[in-house]
Amino acid sequence: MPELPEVEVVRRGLEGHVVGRRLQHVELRGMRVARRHVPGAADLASRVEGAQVVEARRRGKYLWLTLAPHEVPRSLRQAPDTAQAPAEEALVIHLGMSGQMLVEPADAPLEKHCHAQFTLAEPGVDVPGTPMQLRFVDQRTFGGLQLTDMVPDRHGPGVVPTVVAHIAPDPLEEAFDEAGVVAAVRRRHTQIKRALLDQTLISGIGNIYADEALWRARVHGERMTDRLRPATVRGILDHARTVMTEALDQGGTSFDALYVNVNGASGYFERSLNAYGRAGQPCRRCGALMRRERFMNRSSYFCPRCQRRQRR
DNA sequence: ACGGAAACCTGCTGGC
DNA sequence: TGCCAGCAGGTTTCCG
Repeated sequence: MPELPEVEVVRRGLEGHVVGRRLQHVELRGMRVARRHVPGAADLASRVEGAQVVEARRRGKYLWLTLAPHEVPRSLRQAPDTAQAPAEEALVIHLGMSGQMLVEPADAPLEKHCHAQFTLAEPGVDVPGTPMQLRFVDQRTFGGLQLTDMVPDRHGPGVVPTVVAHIAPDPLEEAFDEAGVVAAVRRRHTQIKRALLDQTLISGIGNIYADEALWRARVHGERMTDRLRPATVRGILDHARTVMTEALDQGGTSFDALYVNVNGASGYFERSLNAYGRAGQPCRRCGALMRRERFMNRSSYFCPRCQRRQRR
């Protein structure tokens, strides 16, 4: 599942293969891919078409391509009388649970669950003379695309897409204020794993890395935030950052290819997981059998000996 | 403010 | 062999 490290691998791939190029032709398939883009799929396609990609950015699990202002044909303008310079826009991408961004030859066989195709204008870093395409492939269609304006970032300098503004910075960002997050977590009265998964408190962490961070910190996910010491919360956040950085280092080995793939957790890093998916296997620290329990309509994996529900 | 659950999806697996 | 339930889970939304 794409959590922060997997999304960052995709971002780096886009940075290498898509930034600086124009999205020459856009084709969207099906109703769901642009369902969050309120003006509709046709609006998104027509406004993205011809735009040059300026940069590939990310916050938490959200990914976006900032687009240079470009001339939209008069017939497609929503407000043809507006004279001011067009504002910067971003194509926001969320991979959901199964989304992928692929860069491949335009004539490559269409994937079964390909929902969007962006033909890239030359020049590019790929095979000269071969038209290339950026594709959004998503089996479970929880992911999607939308085109939005930028608003000032509440958490630092610069701007973020409107639809990303409600998300907190992630632990790998400059804008991440660890002391502030520790305080915010402890002001809550909720279980620590819930807090870790709350993207408005701290972004980028999903079920897998939440379990990994808690295992490393030896804290049970059901412990209450307002009963944890500041140093304990800080430790959990530090572990979250290091485990995601390690996963990124391993997932990052593959983005050299034209594939901009999402296989960090399911591929390279899987063998490094200490908690997630290890029910019934011995804890790598103490040997006790790892447990799986239902939590928030999903699974939680933990060591019943290292991670006690309450402190003794 | 918080908790719980449903809804959105497809593919795979295990039980009968 | 086939069918069905269950599971995977990020995010939003609604309700209590």
